Amino acid sequence: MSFRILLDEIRKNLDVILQEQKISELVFSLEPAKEGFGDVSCNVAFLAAKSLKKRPNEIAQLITSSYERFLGGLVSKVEAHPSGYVNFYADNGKLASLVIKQSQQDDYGSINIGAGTKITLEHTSVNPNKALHIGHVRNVVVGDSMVRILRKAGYFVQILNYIDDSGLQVADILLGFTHLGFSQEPSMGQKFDHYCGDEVYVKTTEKYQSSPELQEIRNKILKEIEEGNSETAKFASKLTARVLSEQLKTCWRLGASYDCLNFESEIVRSKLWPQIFDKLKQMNLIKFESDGKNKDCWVIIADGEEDKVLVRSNGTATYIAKDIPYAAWKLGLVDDPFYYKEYTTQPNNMVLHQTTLEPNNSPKRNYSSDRVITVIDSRQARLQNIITTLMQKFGAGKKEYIHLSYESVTLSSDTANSLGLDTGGKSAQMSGRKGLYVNADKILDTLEQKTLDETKKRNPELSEQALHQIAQNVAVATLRYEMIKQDLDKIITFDTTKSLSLEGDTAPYIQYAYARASRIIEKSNTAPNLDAKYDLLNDQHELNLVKIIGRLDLAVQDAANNLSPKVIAKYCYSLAVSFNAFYEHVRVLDATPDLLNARICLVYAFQSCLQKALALIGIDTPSRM
RNA sequence: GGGCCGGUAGCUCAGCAUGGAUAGAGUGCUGGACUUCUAAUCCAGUGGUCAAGGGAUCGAAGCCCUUCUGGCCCGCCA
Repeated sequence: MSFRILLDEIRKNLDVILQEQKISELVFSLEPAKEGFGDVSCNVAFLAAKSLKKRPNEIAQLITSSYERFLGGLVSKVEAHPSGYVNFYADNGKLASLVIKQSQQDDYGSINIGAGTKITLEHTSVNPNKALHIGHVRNVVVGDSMVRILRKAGYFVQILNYIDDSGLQVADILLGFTHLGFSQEPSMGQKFDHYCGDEVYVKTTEKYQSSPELQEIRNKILKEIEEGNSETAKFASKLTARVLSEQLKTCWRLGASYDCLNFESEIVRSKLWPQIFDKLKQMNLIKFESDGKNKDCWVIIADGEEDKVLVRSNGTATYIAKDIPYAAWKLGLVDDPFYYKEYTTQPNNMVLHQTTLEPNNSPKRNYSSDRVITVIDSRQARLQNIITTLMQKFGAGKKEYIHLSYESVTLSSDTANSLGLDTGGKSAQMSGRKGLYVNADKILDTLEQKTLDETKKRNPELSEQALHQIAQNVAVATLRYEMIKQDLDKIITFDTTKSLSLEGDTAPYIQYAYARASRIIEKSNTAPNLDAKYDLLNDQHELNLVKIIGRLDLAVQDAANNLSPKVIAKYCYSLAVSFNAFYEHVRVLDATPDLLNARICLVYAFQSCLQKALALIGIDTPSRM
């Protein structure tokens, strides 16, 4: 919040000056300065150069001298840099006082750009026939982090998880159980989702090669699942429910949670589709082909894209006919056919609901909104584009359907090698079908063991339970951070050794800074007095730390506006870097009483800021590690 | 063939939306700092024709165009 107050003060005063100079229409930028150029930089002189026909530096000097009269607030000095920038220097004592006091408030870093706007966000949506692999983890972590960030930015976000329980992949494992004799019970200790994915699914799809006739059986199974009511359909729903409950354990372990589960089988049976089909016809958004390669099909008219078949010439609907009703339902464009019931209470104590078609007396719930965000792999961009365009027309432009796309996770050649695939030095796409993937639970287990050893070494006096708690925290944090620290459009090449490092730009590095701060506070044995002599904090490391703490809400705003969770990861990292530099160069506990108090206050501010920032990407802050 | 995305230090990536100051991190390598608030750390050094070319601009890693290159997508499968 606090850096923003500084920015606002400067902007207000600059506006006055620009008005006097008759150049008030300029849209200038005012940003936290690069190190060595004061605290806030303004580019207004560059922009004004043209209309005033003067060199940027001259204008900067003009502005600087007119600004003199405004000094004495949060700004103590203004400078015209030879380059043309106007650089502002904050009154460090005032800024520190402001930042440190505000950082102690619960809502520190909140910024109400959402103003309560409703958002429906879908993420995870893993087919319920296998366990989560590292690629799914990216989806979960991106989605969950985005939810936390958007909520911090003042949006009212509801989280959906779409369960494709009537797809081909479910038919595959069903066939494995019914026709290939796979036991319904995994071997001792094996999670059911791991069993279905690692053994039943892989081995069943393998069989299609040698016994192609199985595919016909699968198609029959698929049809029965979609129609419902048969023994096959009942078995399928029992099976998927069991896989789902195991998958959710992994998601919760990662720190994610949801508001409602949507089942594809229910969308299919809800009769939403005929309703929408009619509307689409009325609105002329689809057409019936009487000629050409799509003869006798209903197709979606997509601008600049190939037409997409929606209803086959035999009258059956394609898979998009499942996605469209769901998208329309999320946007509230159709009457809600569902009832709701509690699925379970999640580890964070939030109730998870699910849709049901069976009437009940539970209150109706509303998960739709005018803005829908769907987190899906970039490989589905084409399809998502078609749906986006369609929904825009369907919703008369008042609704927003956003595909939050992210690049896939591939395996490094070493990691692929360790799974038995020679890629000739190249990275490899994961494949559930081929069993070529890194399982999420297993990677967390590995990380947990690694961090447990590390923590034990450093804290031999801690109890086993405490050590495990810390190890769990750090393991989840490490994986989440790896999945989020780079931009969504960058492919993550996962390597079981390199990606699990605990040093450098990693979650443990950041968490470690927090633990160090905890020890200072623990050993100081004094409660901080927030009416401190903040003028005493004049070491460069102290000042840098204050300033970065003051920027949390700017990071939240950036991340929320750009749907970019990475922004928060970068912010957390630079916060930790700044604290570690402070820690190495400034002694807290040896300071004289007034300085000690001021520094302790700063350490407190750092902790509460980092804790709030890390929470936005689902990372905990153990006080020891 | 069409569409989408990437190409910045040996490697992995920030910076690009909104052009402006010395292009930054991590990692690697070299050297240094633990009787000190936890060395999962810090400090110093090393390392870059920002893929190439052109254009608009006083000014381009960033904007426009072209080319090269890597990945993904393009079924009456889901």
